[in-house]
Amino acid sequence: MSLSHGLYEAFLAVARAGSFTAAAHALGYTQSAVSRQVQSLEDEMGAELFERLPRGVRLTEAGRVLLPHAEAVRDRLAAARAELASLRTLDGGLLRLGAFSSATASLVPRAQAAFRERHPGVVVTRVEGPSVKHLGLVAAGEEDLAVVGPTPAAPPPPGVTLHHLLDEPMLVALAQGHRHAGRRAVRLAELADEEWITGHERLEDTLFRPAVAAGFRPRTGLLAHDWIAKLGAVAADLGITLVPALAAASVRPDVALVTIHPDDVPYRRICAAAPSTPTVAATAFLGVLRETAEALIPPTHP
Amino acid sequence: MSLSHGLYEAFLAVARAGSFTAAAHALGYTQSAVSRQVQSLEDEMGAELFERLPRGVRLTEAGRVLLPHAEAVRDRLAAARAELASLRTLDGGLLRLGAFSSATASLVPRAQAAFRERHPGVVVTRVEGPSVKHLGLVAAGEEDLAVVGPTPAAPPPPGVTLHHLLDEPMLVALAQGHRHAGRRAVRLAELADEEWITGHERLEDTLFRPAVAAGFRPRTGLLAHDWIAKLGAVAADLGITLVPALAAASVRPDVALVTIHPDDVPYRRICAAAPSTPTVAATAFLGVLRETAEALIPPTHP
DNA sequence: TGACTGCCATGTCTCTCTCGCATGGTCTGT
DNA sequence: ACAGACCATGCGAGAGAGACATGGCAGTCA
Repeated sequence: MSLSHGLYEAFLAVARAGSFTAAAHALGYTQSAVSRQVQSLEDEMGAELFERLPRGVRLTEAGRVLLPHAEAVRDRLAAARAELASLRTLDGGLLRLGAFSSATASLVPRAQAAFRERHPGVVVTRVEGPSVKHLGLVAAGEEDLAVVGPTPAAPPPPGVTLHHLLDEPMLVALAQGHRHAGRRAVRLAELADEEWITGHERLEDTLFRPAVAAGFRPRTGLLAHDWIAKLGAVAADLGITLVPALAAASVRPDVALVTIHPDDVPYRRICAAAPSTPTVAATAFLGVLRETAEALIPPTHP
Repeated sequence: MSLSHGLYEAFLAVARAGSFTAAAHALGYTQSAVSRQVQSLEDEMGAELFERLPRGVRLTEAGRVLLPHAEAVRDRLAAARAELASLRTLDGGLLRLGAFSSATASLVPRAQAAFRERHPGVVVTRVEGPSVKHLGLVAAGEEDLAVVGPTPAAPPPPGVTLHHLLDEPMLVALAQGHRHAGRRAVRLAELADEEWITGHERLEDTLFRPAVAAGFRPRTGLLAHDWIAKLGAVAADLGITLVPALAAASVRPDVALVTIHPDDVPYRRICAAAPSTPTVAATAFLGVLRETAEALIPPTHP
């Protein structure tokens, strides 16, 4: 049951050439080698594949039956080779991408567009979800790359390495008529009396986590889970809320955004999570992500 | 480029088991053997197929790409094996059958029906034509079996063996009102004054060949190439003609048939022409042909 | 923290398999 | 009858595949 693939190669060559000698010449083998290979295949199949004639050979019925199968196998193997090669050269393949929701507002779509421009053959699938989930998926090999924000579990899971992309400033969203609207920057202390709209009951789970750790205790009455609801409340001047810079582009026009000082609410560190041995496509996409991130928010480390 | 097929077997087993060790156990190999096989395939493909983890292995993207191809190849080879096996057991396959035209009146269709009854999986294709042509086709391997009558070229071509099926009596076709109609047998001498309808200009090319060689010189005015025309003329009492017994069943009812003495127009020797190394299906069909021939015209050798 | 366990890689040996060379047999065409 | 073409086969050298044993690495449990 060794059944080397060369047997089929020899079979096809002989079927094509109509003679062992000619096939051997075409394959760069000796006639005796081809004769033995065909014999091996015949033993393996339990049937004579060629009728030996004084002038060359001719396919038997078994040979005629086997021929299309052998051709199909040869073609399929060639297709597999070609597909693997196109994988190496980024002419094809699949990139399974993950990202947390506010990264999909501008960063990931832009990177995706740039990547598609350069490597149109690679299919990119994107899944949204919380960063922790993506870290797990990358570790499990079910995602090739993920854009993640900071997670409570500081060290990434084994087999996953984080590549820093950008430090995202935080903005404060205010109603257009708000007294701070129109300012370029604001300190958190100036907003201590505002009504804050948060995403979770526990402030530690929100973007406030660093500020809370520093002793900031805002008035939090309103709870809204999605951006639409949050910004709707802001527009109605029911309160104010934090907005990550990456989501700024998708904010409704009747809401004003004001930069908040990084000492009060620090930059959010956005990373790409890749397996320790990333895919060729993942590496390429990581490069595009870096460029896009730099174009969006230039690194202005204080 | 040896690329034994076992490589794919190992690859599939590992992909299925998720571990080299488990796959080796399933295949009855050692872990080291599977490790080397996978490595060979990876070298061959120029890509890592598995990601080595502390707990087993996991498919890389290249592995995921290769997997369906490998499965397809395995299935295709299995299909080829199955088809070849079914060929041996007459559960499938193709029988290319040839026959001269008057054999297709009753002998060949009956045999075909009996064969289909026993081996419904075998597809039988039938081609009509003159016997000499079929001998050539069988010799060329383009037909698996042929039913032929006597041919001018006495010895069959090399690689073709003739198997005697039956000796076919010759009949005389007469108009219903003919003076000889209704008789059981007739001698050629009694028909010397009749107008004979022949198929060819040269009498030597017709069923008369033996009689002509014996000195018989009939009046031949009418020439008709096909049976419809011949028997039409006979029915109109324009003349009489010879009809081989195998075609008797398909003669129109307003024509009478009378046996002619074998000393005058000898039995026509009907044979099956098979290659020296016939197909399983051809051998089986030959047996059915023998039975059918015996049932149609029992061998009454004088 | 240290021993243990499970898993894969690899060095080495052996045995089989394969290929090339040369020869022999068979059929064809001159 | 002889030369030519073609396939089968005996023989020897070389490569390849598998088994065995070992080593390295990571996770697990006491």
